[in-house]
This record gives sequence, C-alpha cells and structure tokens, in this order.
Amino acid sequence: MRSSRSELLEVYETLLNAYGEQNWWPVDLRYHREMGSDPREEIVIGAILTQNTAWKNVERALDNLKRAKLLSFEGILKTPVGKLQELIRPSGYYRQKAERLKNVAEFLNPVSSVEKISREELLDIKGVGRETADAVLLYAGNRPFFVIDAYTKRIVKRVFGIEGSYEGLRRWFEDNLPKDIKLYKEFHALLDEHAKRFCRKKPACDKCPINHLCTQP
DNA sequence: CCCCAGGCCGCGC
DNA sequence: GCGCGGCATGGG
Repeated sequence: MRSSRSELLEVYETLLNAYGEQNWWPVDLRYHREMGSDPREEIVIGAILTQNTAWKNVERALDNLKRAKLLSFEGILKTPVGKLQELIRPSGYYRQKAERLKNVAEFLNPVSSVEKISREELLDIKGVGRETADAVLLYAGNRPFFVIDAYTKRIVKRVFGIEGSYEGLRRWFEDNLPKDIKLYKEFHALLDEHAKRFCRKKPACDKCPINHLCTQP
C-alpha cells in the first residue's frame, strides 16, 4: 500500500495551493455576537442538518433558524418539534433531523462540553454517527479527529487505491498526518472542495491539480 | 424523467 | 462486522 506520509502531505499542499484556505467550519459570527450565543452551537446544528444533504439546502434551514432567533441549543430546546420541523424543512429529512437536533442540544448543553466529551459518548446520541461525531469534535471541539465522508472515500480510492471502513480510513489519515488541528480542518475542507470541482462521480482528470499524484489517470 | 447531495438508524445475516 | 431500505428537500 502506497501510504507514505510525504505523499499524503504532498496532496494536501497541492490542494491548498490550488484552492487556497477554506476556513471551515463556516459560521455567522455577526449573528452570534448580536445574539450573545456560542458559534460552536451553529457548527453542531449544521453538522446534523448537512447529513446526506447539499449545503445550499442547509443554509436555507440555518437562515430560517436565524430569522426566528433560534440558532442555538436553547432555541432548539424551547421550540416545539412541529415548529422546528417547519423551520428546518429545506434541509430534508426534517422529521428525523428535528429529533436529532433536540437530542444533541440536550446532551451537548452547555456546548463547552465538546472540549471533554468522549467520542463514544457522542456516538451514543441518537442521530450522531461517526462522521457527525468527528465533525463536532474537530470543528466545534478543536480536537484531533480526522473527518471521513463520501468525498474523502472517493478521492482516497482514486488517488491512493485504498478502500476501507470509516474507522480504517480515519486511522489511515491520522497515522499518516502530523497531529495538527488546523491541518485536519483544512485538509478535510479541501478534499470536499476537490471532490466538487474535479473528483466528481465522473472525474475531470484532465484539469485536476493532483492528477500527477493519482494512481487513476 | 433521472440522479445527486458534507449520513444515520434499524434490521437481517 | 457488512449490506440494505427508508428518510426528503431542492438543484442540475
């Protein structure tokens, strides 16, 4: 297996040069300043809403929550589930997601608990799977868990010829990268951007910035 | 009309 | 442990 640390870092550096810093996770700091709420709660809420859903639709749901001044754990908890469903409807799976928002808001309140909650405890919350847990730990908790998603799996399979389970791939990234929070955040964001721009289902290899590093021409 | 999007759960095996 | 159906909106 061609899994050298330097090759993975070279992919990272090349994507960073090609696309620039992504600065994930996107949050509306102005909103939270005005409301006196914690921006980390928007990250957790967004992580639930974006499950198998285009970010554009998530933004509509987040906008609805903002206009209702409910983009916070307290807002989620005090809103009747029917009303919550209505607000998040554009993000799809709105019945499931309304329940999941209630669950995470309850268990992660106060949001400062993400600094010390275990990954296993997060996974015990109904509606929080591995990717959501790692996204919360990394982007809201600033802790070194590499996030694997469908885009990441596709790129790793093509570039390195490696397939694996979620945990297998997460270990592979964490074993082959320096334990650097900023790097983890930026790399995951860059992989998603790359999957959207070039490494689509039908890849555009001819203009791909890392085609010289890829096993699949 | 089709397929897809920053997954997860519950089930059968 | 793995594979599958269900969940739902909005865009291409």
